[in-house]
Amino acid sequence: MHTSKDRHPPAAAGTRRVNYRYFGVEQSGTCGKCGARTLAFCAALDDLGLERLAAIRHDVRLDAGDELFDDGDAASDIYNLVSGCIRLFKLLPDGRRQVTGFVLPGEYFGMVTADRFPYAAEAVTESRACRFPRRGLEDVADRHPALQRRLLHMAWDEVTRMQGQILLLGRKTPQERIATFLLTLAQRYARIGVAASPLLLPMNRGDIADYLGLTVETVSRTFTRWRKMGLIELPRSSEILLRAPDELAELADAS
Amino acid sequence: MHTSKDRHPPAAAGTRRVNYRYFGVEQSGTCGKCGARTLAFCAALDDLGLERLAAIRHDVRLDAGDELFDDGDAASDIYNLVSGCIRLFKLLPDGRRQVTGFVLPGEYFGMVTADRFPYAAEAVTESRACRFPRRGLEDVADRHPALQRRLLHMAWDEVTRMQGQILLLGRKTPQERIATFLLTLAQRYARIGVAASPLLLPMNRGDIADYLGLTVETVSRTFTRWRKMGLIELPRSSEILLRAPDELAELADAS
DNA sequence: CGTGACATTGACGTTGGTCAACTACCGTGG
DNA sequence: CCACGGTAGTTGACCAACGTCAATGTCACG
Repeated sequence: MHTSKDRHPPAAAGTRRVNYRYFGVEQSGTCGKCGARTLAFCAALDDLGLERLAAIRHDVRLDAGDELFDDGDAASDIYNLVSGCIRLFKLLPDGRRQVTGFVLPGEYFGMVTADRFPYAAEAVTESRACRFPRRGLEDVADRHPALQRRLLHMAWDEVTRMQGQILLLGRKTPQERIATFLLTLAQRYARIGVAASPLLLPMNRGDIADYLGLTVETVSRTFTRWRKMGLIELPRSSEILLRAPDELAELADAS
Repeated sequence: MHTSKDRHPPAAAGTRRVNYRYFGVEQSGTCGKCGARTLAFCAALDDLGLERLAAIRHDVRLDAGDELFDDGDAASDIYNLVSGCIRLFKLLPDGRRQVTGFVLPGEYFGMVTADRFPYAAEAVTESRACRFPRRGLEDVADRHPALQRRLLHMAWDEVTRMQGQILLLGRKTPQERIATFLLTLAQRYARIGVAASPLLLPMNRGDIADYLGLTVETVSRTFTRWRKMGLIELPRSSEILLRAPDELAELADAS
């Protein structure tokens, strides 16, 4: 039952045709010139702290489809996304997949207290990230309360975001879920300075469906319906124009 | 559609008939004798830190059904549950409800960076909690890295727990959800030293349904089916005997 | 062009939600 | 002690929404 069985190619499948010129700013090896720095946790640090952080930092470059880590891998590192998009997901034994989140530039992921990751991470698009040994990062954090506090606040924000997702999955209709998804994505883009119209969908229909607890067919049909109603336009499958965001907002919260 | 419309009595409704002798240890006004201290975030503190924390701490006592705070209330405080059980939930405009979590002794809640709570909190049973002004708590945390780190780790654990719930809501069948719920509850009880057999259900069917994204009817029918299959016993509606935890575990992860 | 992955569309059926009745339980008051 | 009332829980009948299965369309790249 449900969906998403046998739908997971051996990773590193087809690169998606999306233009990511403006998707997360480039990083040039040094933290000083990193475009994500005003967003990421490193923003909390002074020069000394930044230096300490840079000393333990590793550069990670990923192509679309690349696996960062798998469910069950040793959780020794924490990642900070600089550009691109990462999907985090869990699998059930029979192959059903739940995407628990999409990571956008400036967000960190991989934070767990256990010694193994309880989920997997893959690049949705070409991406760049900083990798920090958890131990080392925590040492720096212990010496820089501002960083520690920043990490804490970002974790709290993540909890808040996930509560919204739990409401969505537990009680919203397919329409409401999809509308919420589009509007939330647009908001997140706005926060990181990415143009929100046309709205770029780095992830494919399968990712969206597995994120929203639906099937690709339901996502597809809903888009088609809205296109026919004039609420949206779909110049390409990875690009959406929100023609009537207000009506979508009503659908998202609906009575 | 869905469920849980008009199902929310004006709060402080009927007290639930559950024996909570063993449910969370009593606190006697001073942190030194608090039974939750080895579990809660205060465990990370030395005597000086504990003193500083005690200085800003307020005692909260709640009867079953009492509201702690509502969605939209000013989020000036953070709570640490000492005994009892709290439900956190969000409502949609038409009354659909999603319980985002049940708080057990030793866990903290109310952590948000925004200035308003994005969810409500009510006591499921008679409960006791510590209330700390967020500002004050963060000041203490800045001076005690061990506390700060502890708060961070507890937040990370919460994120991990919520990812499991997201998988449950997005991809598990009703059977799987309910089995997962029972087993997870038993595990959490074990952690805090509460007897797991018979398994006490402080919350009613409506709470369970709203937590699992189901209806009361589905929860009820599933219990009945399992009872007839000999997997569980229901001496009273708030008490469950897990006769075949292994089979339940299979149902929980199912193929 | 040809190929393969992704997306869309259609037909169909099952599952779990809806609605409604009934039962069990417990506390209260006569 | 029993009758009553109210709430929570259970059970049954019904049905529509969304998932399943399958075919077709589209697009990008070689």
